[in-house]
Amino acid sequence: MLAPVEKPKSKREGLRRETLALILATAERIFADHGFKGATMQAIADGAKLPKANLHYYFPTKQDLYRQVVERIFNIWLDAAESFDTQANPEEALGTYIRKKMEISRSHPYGSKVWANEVIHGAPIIHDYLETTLREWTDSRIEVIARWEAEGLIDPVDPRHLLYMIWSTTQHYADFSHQIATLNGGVPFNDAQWAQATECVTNIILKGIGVKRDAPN
Amino acid sequence: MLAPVEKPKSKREGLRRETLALILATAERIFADHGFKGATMQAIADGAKLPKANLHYYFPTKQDLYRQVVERIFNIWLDAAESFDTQANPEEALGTYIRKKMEISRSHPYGSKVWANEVIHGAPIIHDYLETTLREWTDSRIEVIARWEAEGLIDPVDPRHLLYMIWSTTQHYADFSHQIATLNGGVPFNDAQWAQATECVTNIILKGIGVKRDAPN
DNA sequence: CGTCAACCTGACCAATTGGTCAAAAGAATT
DNA sequence: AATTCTTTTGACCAATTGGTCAGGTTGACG
Repeated sequence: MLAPVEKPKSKREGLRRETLALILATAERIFADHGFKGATMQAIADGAKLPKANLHYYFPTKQDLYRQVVERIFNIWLDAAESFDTQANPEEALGTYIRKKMEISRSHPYGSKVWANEVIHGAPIIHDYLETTLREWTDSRIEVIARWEAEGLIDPVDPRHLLYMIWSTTQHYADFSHQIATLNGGVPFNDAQWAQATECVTNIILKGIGVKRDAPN
Repeated sequence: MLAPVEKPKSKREGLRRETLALILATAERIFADHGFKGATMQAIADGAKLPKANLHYYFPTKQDLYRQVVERIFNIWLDAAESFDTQANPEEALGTYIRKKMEISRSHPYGSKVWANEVIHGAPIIHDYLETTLREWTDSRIEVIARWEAEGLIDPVDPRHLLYMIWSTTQHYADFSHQIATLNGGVPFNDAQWAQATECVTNIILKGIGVKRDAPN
């Protein structure tokens, strides 16, 4: 799903990619902190240390830039669910998925926030994504979960709500990081706390749907 | 916590309250749909069918209006947790809390979205609330949960993460309602679906923390 | 009824901001 | 070296928007 990285063919090509990456990374942060309307092209330009007109050379409109930022986190999330296909038993498949989503919440907090923002406001820009890609993706995972249920590997649950719970719980650590940090004495989670959060979330959810686990507890 | 409703003393007083309520309700919707910066005083005025200057009579600045909107949902949430104090056993206390939070997600989706938006952006306006009220509230509930754990009524879990899971899961149905509706054939949940979601969420969480339940399953 | 305070409103303004453009600078190619 | 294409950039503009204000209207109250 994610485009593989290829070697640049020239100095120009290499610079172009660096600039694009720089703009996208900066825009992600600014959009996350201020929302679509609150983020200004000038602020993104300043953050990337580029003249504003240069941004418009690479991304004709603010919406173009925004859309690419949103698409990126979306594709990262889709890829995180490959364990659904490669792992046969629900403990491994779901556990791996949840852990990976927690990792992404830590490594891509800005992207997650931009996505949340977009959906909260009714997904005006990426509405089509929800109706096509996300719907297909979700349907196929639901089938897998339903199969586990039919095989008695997990308790009866509506797969939809299980997915929502995984999404909301994992993304909460990115989207509400400020609230969580405040309740953590004003500092963000450290390595150990992230590990503990991941374990705790995984445990409660897996136990909550009655997954038959290899290691008891 | 929520101010009790009192009778208006005069026609003026009554009109004043109606207008305030109308503005707040409209503002809540507009802020939810467009974010703080994206919402315009003009749009709120139009939504409430009032001239813009009239808004500024009741709320001197956009930020004043916004703050009141955010404070309202916050207080509604705080109140929803009274079951922590009135119910002795975790099944009733947590179950009631989760169900109440799901109800609020349905009845106050706009407020929830405004709050989410605010926190995602680093809580620039209501930062003080997080550090004072929310922190105290959270600490007191954590104590209760820790006591249940010590008494063996629930499995060992970090109370903090349990609260985060409850918050994120329940609020997800409000904040991401657009995504959920899209995956629901393009239509919002009906009564039965809300009931099912509530039951499903409650079940998974309570089972996930090993609550000893009266009625099995 | 008369007075006063609360309330309402159209017109206006200063500041911000997405986007444009023409011209300059730099890389690639012949 | 000359030519062509890509990239960079400062200056600029039209549109939006939060907030103001002076003057009008309405309800409360003696």
